[in-house]
Amino acid sequence: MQEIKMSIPNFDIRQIAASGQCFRINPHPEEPDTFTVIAYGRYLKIRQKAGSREVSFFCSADDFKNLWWDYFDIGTDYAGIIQSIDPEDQYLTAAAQKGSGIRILRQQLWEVMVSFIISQNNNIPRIKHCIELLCELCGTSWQEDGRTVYAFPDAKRLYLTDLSPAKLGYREKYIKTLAENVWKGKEDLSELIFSRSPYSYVENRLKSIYGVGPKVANCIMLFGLHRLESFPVDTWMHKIIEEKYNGVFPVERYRDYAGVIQQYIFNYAINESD
DNA sequence: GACCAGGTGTCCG
DNA sequence: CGGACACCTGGT
Repeated sequence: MQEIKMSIPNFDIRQIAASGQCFRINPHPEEPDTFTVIAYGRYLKIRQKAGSREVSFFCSADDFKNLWWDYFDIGTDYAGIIQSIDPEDQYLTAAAQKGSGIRILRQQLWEVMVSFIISQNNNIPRIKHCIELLCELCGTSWQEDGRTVYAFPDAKRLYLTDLSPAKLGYREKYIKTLAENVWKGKEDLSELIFSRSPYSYVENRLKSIYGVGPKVANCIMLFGLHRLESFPVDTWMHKIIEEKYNGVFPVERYRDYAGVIQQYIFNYAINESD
């Protein structure tokens, strides 16, 4: 455990935590400017003063190199993406300005699938609450900073545990079915991770899962498979496309990274709504 | 009590 | 294929 401090462009942990793509990055209960991250069964403390480029990672050098560097997508050039935005598009320009510290995290596919199935017809505070309840119910626990922390539970745990205390509502049966199929090998996630299959093939595979429709499938592709061309359209996006783009968004202009653009717009809508 | 929240399954034409 | 409608739960 050590402090690894570095300057990173287009990186703002507050924006990332509030962007709606992840549900388990939270302010540290005691330390200011500090957030906790739990992912891939690991815990990270990360510190960044508001508006600063200097970021401190509290972890081993190995974890930083092998896990967190990739997790936060530090190798991708977000400045280039922002520069490519149509300067005539005032709304998107403003959205990208406000969200210029957002990165599309490389989260664990399994966690993303479960989290975004829970997200349907739900609100973000309750989504986060449900996920924490799941982790406390049956996630592996260990001690960090004198507190108990919980990993995201794997398919076996979710299948074998009574999930009713997590208050998932009608989504519970979707999670149960998926957990059972993954645990019993009927649903092979590694095939999705390593495949370079065409976009529509992967999308159809995901949509064949009980409880996964077009919107959740696109979120899984963007946040769980890092398919940056994925462009999820939810109620927020739909409303903005209607109001600001006359019902048609120029996705093809940004086709290789439309998901990043989507995230700027979505983040702007939920956090800076005017 | 009605309505809403990062939608989807089901049914029906 | 497209449009209604119900749906757990917790908050306003």
